[in-house]
Amino acid sequence: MAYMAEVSLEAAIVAVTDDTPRVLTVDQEGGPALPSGSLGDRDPTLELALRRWITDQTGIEVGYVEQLYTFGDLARHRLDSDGGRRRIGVAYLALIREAPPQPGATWVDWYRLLPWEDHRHGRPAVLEEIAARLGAWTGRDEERRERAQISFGLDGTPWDPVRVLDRYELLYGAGLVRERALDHPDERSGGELGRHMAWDHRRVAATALGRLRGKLTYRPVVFELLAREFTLAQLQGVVEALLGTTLHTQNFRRLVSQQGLVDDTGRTASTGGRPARLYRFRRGVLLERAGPGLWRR
Amino acid sequence: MAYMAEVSLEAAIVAVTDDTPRVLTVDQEGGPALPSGSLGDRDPTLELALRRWITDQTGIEVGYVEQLYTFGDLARHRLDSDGGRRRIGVAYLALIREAPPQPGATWVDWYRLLPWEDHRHGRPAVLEEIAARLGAWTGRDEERRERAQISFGLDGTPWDPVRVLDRYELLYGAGLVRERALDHPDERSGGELGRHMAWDHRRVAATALGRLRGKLTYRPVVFELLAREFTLAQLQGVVEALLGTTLHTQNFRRLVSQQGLVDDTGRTASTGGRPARLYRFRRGVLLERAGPGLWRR
DNA sequence: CTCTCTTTTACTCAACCTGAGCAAAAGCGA
DNA sequence: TCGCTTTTGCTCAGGTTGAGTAAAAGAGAG
Repeated sequence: MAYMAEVSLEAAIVAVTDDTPRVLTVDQEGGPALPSGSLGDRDPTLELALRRWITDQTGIEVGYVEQLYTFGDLARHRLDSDGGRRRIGVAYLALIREAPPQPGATWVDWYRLLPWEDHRHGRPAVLEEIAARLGAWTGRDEERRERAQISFGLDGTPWDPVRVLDRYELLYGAGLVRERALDHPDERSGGELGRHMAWDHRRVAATALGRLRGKLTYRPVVFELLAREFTLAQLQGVVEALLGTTLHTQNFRRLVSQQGLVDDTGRTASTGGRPARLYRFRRGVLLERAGPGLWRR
Repeated sequence: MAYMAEVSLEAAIVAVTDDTPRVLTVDQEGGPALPSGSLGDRDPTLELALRRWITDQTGIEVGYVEQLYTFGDLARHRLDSDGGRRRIGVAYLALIREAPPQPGATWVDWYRLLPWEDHRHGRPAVLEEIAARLGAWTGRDEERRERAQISFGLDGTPWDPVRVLDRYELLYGAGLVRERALDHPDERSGGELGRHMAWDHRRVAATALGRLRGKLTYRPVVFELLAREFTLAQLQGVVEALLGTTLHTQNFRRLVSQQGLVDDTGRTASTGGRPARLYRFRRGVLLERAGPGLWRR
């Protein structure tokens, strides 16, 4: 009845600087990996264990932390060294305000990993290639066609920023994206889409992005990524960076002020145009509102 | 670096019959428990492992399955027998259409576990007691007061069906609800709210209910709980049962038909009044829509 | 010192969605 | 045939959303 397994905690540690969302990675054979650590016998909770080793390893004190998913697929998680045993990974999303340089670790642009997700400057060019290669995989399979259409917003179907995982899974299923260096040895067939990572870590990164985008609609989490004081343009910039789309500025600020998410500090910052007011997050809302999000699907 | 732990898979298996949502429990010292099983070395994925042991143990083939959360608090999960080691539980929500009688297991009304959650017949009476006892715990702590107010919809604040876990955590923090038989030995102070369960399983049940209620807003999961053919009233009944609130009938059916969630079978069922059309779930929508939910917050 | 550029901010308006209610339709049993 | 119940269709006011026009406020060029 009792089943023992190797359990590790993996973290997608995210920061947004210069309107670029970045994930912390460490080098590993098989490609860049998410930092991971293990539970200690004395850690009272999983989350505290996570915070502990993140601080130990990087010196970073993470702010917001959220459990994402627990992975344990044999195919993706088997320890090659140890034929039978399974590795179980509890994945977390962690948000921090700045991306301090890390010796031995690299901040990777999230959209280097998932280049088809950034639509801030129009539909990215990769999507043409993806559509074509997916078309080949689809054939005359009606269900595949529909899945591709919905996930990637083909043929006039709207693009849904939240469906990150759908898209990743589809690409993986179609063999357009690889996990671990070992998959798809016949790589010549078209070049790699985005940068792969070790293990199934790119999938974890995709899960994290989707979750974060979704959360943005109903919880004020962006503030965990911003400095204490910020202009509305900065706020919008971070939201757009995560969402991978642009928002209508006037409506965005209407939303923010209606929701009462921020307090005016009275001060201003100069920005090259009309100086912008500086705001501060109103802590109160954390408790108050059911769902003060910053965009609607 | 490698940390071995005992990993188990726990399931909140849910069915709705006669507009009553029920959870399958097994008897255990410490109270009723959610059924749980363990991974096998050969199970390709965690979800398949879950399905396997559910079928082995109960004969049930579950339909919809969703991972909820991974629990591993030392305080709540320590194996008393084995001082140090930690038990890690990966909890799942599983939906099935009927609640077949189970030898050695019991279907418990979800609202026996969480009686304050059912508002279909007006605000339940327990809430008076809860408000009073929470008031005592609150004292003049402003933050506690606000948390209680928001979570339980006190003083005119609206009741949010989704905040199940908030409410449970608050009650737990205030000592009004117990986990495991051991907690709160001075139980005379006011009687127990709802029925407790073994381990932290009532918390898992609360997590499951909250997640399910939330999911209802943006994914057509109810159909996993309904017979293949149903009337709109039955559909509404199940949604209301899960939500613990009543809905405006005319608007509910407007929503359902606008979303194109169902197909008319042409047949009708007699119901004591005007006969109702029988509908069937339109499989297509599973792929199509970004978010066809059945209520809005 | 004035003009132009950029960014921030204020306001407007049509289209749509939501919550609530009125009322008719269709069987059933007295 | 009448009254009861449930199902179904429709309306309407109020609010929200998406999109646009335009003014305000500094910075820098000339």
